[in-house]
Amino acid sequence: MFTLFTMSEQRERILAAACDLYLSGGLEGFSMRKLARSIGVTAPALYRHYESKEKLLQDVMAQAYERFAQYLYRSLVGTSPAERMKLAGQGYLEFALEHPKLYDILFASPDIHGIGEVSDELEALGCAVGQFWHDRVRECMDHGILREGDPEALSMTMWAHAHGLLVLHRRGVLARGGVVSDEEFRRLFEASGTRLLQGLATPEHVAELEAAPADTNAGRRAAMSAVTE
Amino acid sequence: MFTLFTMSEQRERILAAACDLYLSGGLEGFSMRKLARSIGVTAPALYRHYESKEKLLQDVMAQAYERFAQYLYRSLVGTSPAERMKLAGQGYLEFALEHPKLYDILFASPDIHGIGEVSDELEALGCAVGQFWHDRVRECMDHGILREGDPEALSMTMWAHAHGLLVLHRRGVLARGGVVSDEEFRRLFEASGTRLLQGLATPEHVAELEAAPADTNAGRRAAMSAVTE
DNA sequence: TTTTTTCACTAAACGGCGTTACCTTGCATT
DNA sequence: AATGCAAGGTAACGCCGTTTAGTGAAAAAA
Repeated sequence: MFTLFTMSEQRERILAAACDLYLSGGLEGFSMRKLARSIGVTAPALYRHYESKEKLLQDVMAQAYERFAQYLYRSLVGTSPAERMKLAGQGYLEFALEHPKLYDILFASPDIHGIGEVSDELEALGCAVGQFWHDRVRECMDHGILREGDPEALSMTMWAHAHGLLVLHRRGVLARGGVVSDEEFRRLFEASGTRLLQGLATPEHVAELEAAPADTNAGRRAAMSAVTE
Repeated sequence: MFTLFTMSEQRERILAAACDLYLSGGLEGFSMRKLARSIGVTAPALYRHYESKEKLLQDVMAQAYERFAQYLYRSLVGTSPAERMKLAGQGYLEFALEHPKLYDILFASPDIHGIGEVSDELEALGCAVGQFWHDRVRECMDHGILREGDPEALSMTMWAHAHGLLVLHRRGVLARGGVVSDEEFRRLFEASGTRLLQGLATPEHVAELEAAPADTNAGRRAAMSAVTE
């Protein structure tokens, strides 16, 4: 009649199903009852393993952070600070475009997605992303690619710029008239990044930026993907 | 932007109460039943005047845009393109800090706040904000304050940067350890804006930026507030 | 082996939600 | 006075998150 699972097994199954459900239906289509149905139990059974819908969604967010981090860490295969920085930016963009729902939940305002307060664990994960940018920036400074300054402040500026672009893109505010395709947005994202770097990079590197065409991205992306395999 | 039909008085009362309810309780605490109670009718009565909760929230968003636009338009009292740009940035920041709930709803991802698709009217309001930045940027280019380039692309870069900073602030990601107060964030916002402008402004104006201390902001804000009164 | 305890689960229910169907009321027009 | 219509109320439907109380299998204790 019943299939019983150990505590931890079932908790994992619930979380996995919750991620699937969120990805397929968004926050709108997410309910404890649907989730329970999808794994063949009744809704109250979920509460043996998860205190509330909120805690469950927090774990979905944490899962999203993990995937996000993977995209970022791939950039560490770059062989120079400048390349690692560039790959990190591309990884950031790729994650946001390939997993828009995951990206959304990571940055949604707490008031809006039902998660009242961001838990300490989640805040720490957010800070880890900040630290990652911080590291990329610092090593670029150390190698004379970025001008000297507070790496933390600078990485914040760059992160804000990247995130803001993505929000404007998803919000449909870019392109006064029609829609911006993801491919157009990729170009736009890189162009805006270059523009930003013009004020942050050292003069020598700015010259290098201006000389570089939007060249071997395909090859670089292939190299990054190979790492994950 | 324009309302084709004159709204019935009751429709206006509903919208006003909806704004109050959203401001006091956020999206979480917003329900048609509470809203109805707050104006002394039953929930189904609301549907005589509003087709759905979604349409109602869209009107709340439009209202938020109107307030947002006020904050931006105040900057037009500035007597030079550079001052108008600076005041616009300050107005943007002030709106977001003084009305965080309104700011949230303007940029929340559609998937998340129950409003399935952004209506044409709302998208137009968003584009109007974009146009406002576009105008500020173009006149700064015309006056040799910003380097020549595509004003639209540049204004997008600046808007994205501003919005991204605000998200990171509200998300609690800034400041590895503790909390960043609004006052600290104001300084941080301006500093990051200056950093961004270093790559966008003409060399002469960059020198001016670097020379300028974070001076008479209080006086300038007072001048802006006086306009609205 | 028998009894007790544990525990993942179910069924039923509570209060709330958005929304619809149907009915009442009062006012304006004919 | 009769009619039509707009605005409101009541009751209900099918969701929702969550709680309470019971059920039965397995594990632990006797």
